[in-house]
Amino acid sequence: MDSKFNTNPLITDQEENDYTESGPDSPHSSFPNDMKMTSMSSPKRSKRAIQKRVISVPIKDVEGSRLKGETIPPPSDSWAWRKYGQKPIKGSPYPRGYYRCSSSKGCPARKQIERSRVDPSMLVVTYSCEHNHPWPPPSKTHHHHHHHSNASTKTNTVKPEISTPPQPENPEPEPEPEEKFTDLGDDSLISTDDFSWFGEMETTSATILESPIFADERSTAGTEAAMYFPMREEDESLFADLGELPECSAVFRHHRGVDPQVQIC
DNA sequence: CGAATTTGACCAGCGC
DNA sequence: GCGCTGGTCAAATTCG
Repeated sequence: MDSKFNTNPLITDQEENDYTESGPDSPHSSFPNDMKMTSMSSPKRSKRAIQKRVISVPIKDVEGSRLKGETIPPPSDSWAWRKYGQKPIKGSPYPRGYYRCSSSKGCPARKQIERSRVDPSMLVVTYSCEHNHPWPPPSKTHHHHHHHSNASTKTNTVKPEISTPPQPENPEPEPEPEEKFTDLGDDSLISTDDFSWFGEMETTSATILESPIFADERSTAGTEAAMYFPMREEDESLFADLGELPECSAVFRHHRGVDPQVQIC
């Protein structure tokens, strides 16, 4: 199916100085003082900016729900993600799955997937990555998914709503991330700046919401719902801008002079 | 056998 | 000062 190019996922780039994020409690990446990770053990890097992108994807688009019924596989973005944790979020009947980029060993990219609070049929995927980090080429998909038995063997009571390996199927013909063009836009007119990889992901219909989740739970629901509506229109508006070249985003990977060979996150 | 996944526990930051 | 939530890691288990 060519529904991949049908729609272009809207992306809202959010640059955070630190991990600070808008939310009821501000999710900060807490690292064990043990230093297990020699990476960013520092309390907070003032230089590194964390980009956060929140995308809402109708589960409908995500095949698998019909098979698993409960387990919803995250949208396939050509990258490999390894689930490293899951926790229930207060105010949400559904847990949040934490995925880490397994395409590369040093990939700081993270992915959070949770079901929409107001629309259980909506998957909220949050991508987080540093501002200047080389992204590994889209994993060729090492998972050969073949529709396994839908029988929920383990499932019984509290089964994870979201827990499934990245979609192995690559609906898209692979945009060829390694081969970047000489230079389309030097300054990039779009936010594809560093998040060009986002363009790679071809979600049938994805709605990008701002991170602001607010503090009030019930209030959140109302606000969120409200955002969906207005956002819808905005999406179209934006589409008009770059909607003409949906795949363009994927091709827009321009090297800011950092690493022409690797993509920059 | 290897890899990926799962669950629990710990830690950190913020709020009150 | 304590409690809460969110986030991550570690280990164990399971699947392929």
